[in-house]
Amino acid sequence: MNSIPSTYSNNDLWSSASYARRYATSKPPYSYISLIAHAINNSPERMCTLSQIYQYIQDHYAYYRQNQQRWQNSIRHSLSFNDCFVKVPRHADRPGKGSYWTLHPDSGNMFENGCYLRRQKRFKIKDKTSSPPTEPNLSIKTIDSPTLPMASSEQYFCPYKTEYSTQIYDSNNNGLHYETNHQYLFQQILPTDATFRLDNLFNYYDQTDSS
DNA sequence: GGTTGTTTAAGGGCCC
DNA sequence: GGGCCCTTAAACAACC
Repeated sequence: MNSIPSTYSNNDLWSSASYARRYATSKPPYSYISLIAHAINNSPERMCTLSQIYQYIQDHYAYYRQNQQRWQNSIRHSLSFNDCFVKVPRHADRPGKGSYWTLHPDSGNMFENGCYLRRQKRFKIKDKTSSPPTEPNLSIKTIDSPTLPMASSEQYFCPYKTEYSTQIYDSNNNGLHYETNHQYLFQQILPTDATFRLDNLFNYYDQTDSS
C-alpha cells in the first residue's frame, strides 16, 4: 500500500490527476468489514443487498473492479461470519434475490480507535436467542408482522424474529387448535443517533474515482 | 446456471 | 508465544 504524501492536505489530495491515477488502483486502507459498514451507512435505508454492497465498493474504489471473484467471496464471508452484520428478510413488496444486510445496533463504532484495517475487538453477540439489546438512543418498536415492513421515512434495524403459538377456537372444526405466528421486534433509530460515522475518514478515498 | 449464504480451513499480521 | 483479527480459498446448499 502506498502511503499518502504528507505534502497533500485532504482538500487537495485528489486535485492532482497524476496522483489520483497512481493511487486509485492501490488497495484502500480499509478492511472488508469497514467497507461493508460504510456501504450500509451510506444507503438511504441503512440496509443493502449483497449486490448493492458490491456495487458501492466498485463505484468508490477502482481497486475492487478487478479480481471480483476473490474479494466478493471475502465480502460474503464477512457478512456471514461477523455478528455485527444482520440479515434482514425482504419485504413481500420487494421481490428479488438475496436478503438485505444491516448493522447490528449494538455494534456501535467498531473503528473508534481510528484504525479501519483492524478493529480493537470483534463484535460478538453473546446470546443470539436472547431479547434484543437496548441502547439509550434507541427506542424499541414491537410490531406484529409476518414480514419486515419497509418504511421510507423511518429507519428500522435488527429484525429479531420470534415464533409463538396462538390458541384458536374454531367451532366449525375440532374446537381448539394452535396456530403458529411470527413476530418481529424492531429497533427504531432515532434522529439523534450518530453511531458509526466513517464519513470523514472515507472522504478522500471516495473522491478517487471521480477523477 | 448464476447468485447468495454458510461453513471450514489455512496463513499472515498485530497486540498483549 | 499465544490469542485474536483479517484475508483468501474452497466446498456446499439453497434460492431465484
